[in-house]
Amino acid sequence: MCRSLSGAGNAIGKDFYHRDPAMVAIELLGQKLVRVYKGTRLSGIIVETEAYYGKWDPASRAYKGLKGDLARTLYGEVGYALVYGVHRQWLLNVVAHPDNDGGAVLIRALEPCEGLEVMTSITGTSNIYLLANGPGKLTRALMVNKSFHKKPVYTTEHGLWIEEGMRVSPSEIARSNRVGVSKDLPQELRFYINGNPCVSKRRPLTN
DNA sequence: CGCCAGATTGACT
DNA sequence: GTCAATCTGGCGG
Repeated sequence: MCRSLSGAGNAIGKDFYHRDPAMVAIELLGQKLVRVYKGTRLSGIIVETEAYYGKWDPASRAYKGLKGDLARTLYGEVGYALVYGVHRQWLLNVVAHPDNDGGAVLIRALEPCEGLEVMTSITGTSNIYLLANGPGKLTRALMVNKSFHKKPVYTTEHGLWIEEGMRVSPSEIARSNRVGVSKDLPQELRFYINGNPCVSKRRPLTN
């Protein structure tokens, strides 16, 4: 489960995020999110993502205008972390879009990989299936907070990055509508690894 | 500066 | 299924 491909240890380059967010969301599945916390590698395989677009997406923070830091960040540098607080949780996104639009990919769930003991002590849960199976839960498990906002994840220098993880074949990828969004688009923009036990369980009505 | 909706979670009826 | 907890950004006053 925690097998790494050759080339692991290096962050995925910036150009990876310079594309349609939905495409980035799909290809992020199977990659590894790494956080160095007090000298220890905490990591997990990304098993669930969602794509958000720019001002034409009613669920986007950039909907109707680019006022505010979040909206501007969505249209800013790709490969930057976008950390957003909701309901007392931190949500981790990575800015991803082509040249002429804004967008980001929300990391919704991880399969814990390295640093299980530390993550267990942080969260109080030793059940790896419950450790990071939700957008607010993974940020807690990896100690990700607002301090990572607008920090690039294509270098290892800030202690949070995404590197090559494991291969996921297209047949393992399933999709649905986004979760928890009041105004969704007709298209299905949530992607997950079908059958993986670490995919978030609760809200999704469509599966 | 106060108000409120929101990309959530976990505990309880 | 329902609900409260209690945080941040955006907006109106």
